[in-house]
Amino acid sequence: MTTPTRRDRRTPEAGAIRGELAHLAAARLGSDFYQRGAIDVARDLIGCALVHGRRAGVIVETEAYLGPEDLASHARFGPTARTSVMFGPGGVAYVYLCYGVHEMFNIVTGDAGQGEAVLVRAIAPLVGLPDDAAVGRGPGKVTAALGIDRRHDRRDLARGALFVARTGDWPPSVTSGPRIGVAYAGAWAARPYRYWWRDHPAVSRSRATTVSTRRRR
DNA sequence: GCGGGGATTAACT
DNA sequence: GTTAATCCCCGCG
Repeated sequence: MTTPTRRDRRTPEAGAIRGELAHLAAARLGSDFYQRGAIDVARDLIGCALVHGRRAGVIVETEAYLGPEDLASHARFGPTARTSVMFGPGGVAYVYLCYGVHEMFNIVTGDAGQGEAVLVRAIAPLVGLPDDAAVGRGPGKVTAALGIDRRHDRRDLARGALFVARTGDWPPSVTSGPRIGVAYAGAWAARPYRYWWRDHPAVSRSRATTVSTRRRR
């Protein structure tokens, strides 16, 4: 997207976008929303808007990661230089680089010391994004579409340009199933901690039973 | 320091 | 179905 000129700001489209962004800013979620268990937060985030600056998408897919006992979670090693943010209070971003290529956006949840977080796996375009479900389909696509990267790690979602807001949208049905790409986690891989807006075209994978196809070595 | 591997994606065969 | 890309985390010595 190019920077709007002064003339563009006066078009009806630009006015509608500004109005939508103002509405989202007024509906920003506060810290209380995040200071609950990751499972509840992951489910309730479906249908909310993830906003960064002038771009926003409706969250349609998430995954909950529990504390150190969860063998699929980065918290499984306890607090480290990278993951200490997960052990702080809920409501801040945890952003890390995956496979040396993709930025992953997570929201820390719960109280300090718990180590829980929620990964945002897919968004549907809402403001400032091409009207194409593929732009936010997958966790690496979410951050690329919204311009989120590791500079946003540890950012407080209760203030600033990066936040989550309630919307008028409500998913007709939220479904759960096993998390994606965590086959290394043994029995924890089978737990139904992935949540998605059922039948939504922006969800990264549609089948409830899909598990990683990564080959064993 | 070293070595193994990963909460992915796109482009192959 | 398979594989490369690409960086840095983490455990261990």
